[in-house]
Amino acid sequence: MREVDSRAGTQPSLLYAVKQVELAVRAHLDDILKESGVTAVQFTALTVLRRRDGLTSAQLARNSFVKTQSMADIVTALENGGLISRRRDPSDNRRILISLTEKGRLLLRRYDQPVRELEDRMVADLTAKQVRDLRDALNHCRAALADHPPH
Amino acid sequence: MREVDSRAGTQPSLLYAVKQVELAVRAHLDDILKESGVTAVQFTALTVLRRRDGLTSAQLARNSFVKTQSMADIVTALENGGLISRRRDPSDNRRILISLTEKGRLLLRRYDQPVRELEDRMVADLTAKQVRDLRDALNHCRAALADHPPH
DNA sequence: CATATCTCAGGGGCACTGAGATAA
DNA sequence: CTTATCTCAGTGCCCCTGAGATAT
Repeated sequence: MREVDSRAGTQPSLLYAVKQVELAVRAHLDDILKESGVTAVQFTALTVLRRRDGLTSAQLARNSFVKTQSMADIVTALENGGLISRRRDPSDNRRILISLTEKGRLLLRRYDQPVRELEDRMVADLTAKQVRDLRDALNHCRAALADHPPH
Repeated sequence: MREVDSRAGTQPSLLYAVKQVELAVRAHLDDILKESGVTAVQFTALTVLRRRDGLTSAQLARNSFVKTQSMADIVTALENGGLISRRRDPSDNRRILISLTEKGRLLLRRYDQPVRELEDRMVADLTAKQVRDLRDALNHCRAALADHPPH
């Protein structure tokens, strides 16, 4: 009674495919960032801040589908490492705005090239159009899931 | 709070897009599996075993780009929950082959529908062809990264 | 009062490194 | 001897829940 599987021929789900690629990316990214002093998640937060300076920890959390308390850990680690700085929002005294420090920018710059090479390796088999379509599809997936958040 | 920012010259990387979608998926999956007794990662391992019965822990680990010690924790949890069973490989006494138990199969069956609905929601904006292309692209990405493993 | 942000406290999952036993 | 698998021990990150203080 072995290998008798009701799902013989069934495709692995798309959810699974996304997870697999992300796991592979994280493994490579951890390797690249090994001696950088930051983790893959922390690095990702820095790249978000490079594009959108002055975010709050809560905004970063929503952006990444995690709770604010979880993002607080990451932000604290980055601040302790001197990679970001925080200041009160003068127009809303609850909020603490986050910016990259020069040290944070330098770290990002140092790993720009290796990270880009990793991405190039990932899409080596794809045409430029396929890469564009992939990006568009992923963005649609993200938006669709954000529209119906869990809770 | 807008998600897209036109000011930075840099586009969010594909690596980032993958990560974002995976984070969104995991958040929804955690929600779906809340009262199931298994985590998203454990559930994913079960789906792999449904397609490929008799894998070892080490094979599962390589399949998921994690170390064997990391996968051992997950496998132990699944065994303690009675969702998988393990037996020595008669032809290689080092290996321990893993199979789903009836309880494991039942759990998978119970969450098939909600998980499929989540996937449908994720690709709601895409055409059937776009979904096929997305799956193909992701599979290529995974294969490309597996060809040059970190380490 | 209701909502939003931030913080503290505690816990669990899951990944890592390192080391060791056993078998092929 | 070298390699592969599995296990044990310890560690750290990240994400969670729950609760509370403060500001809007």
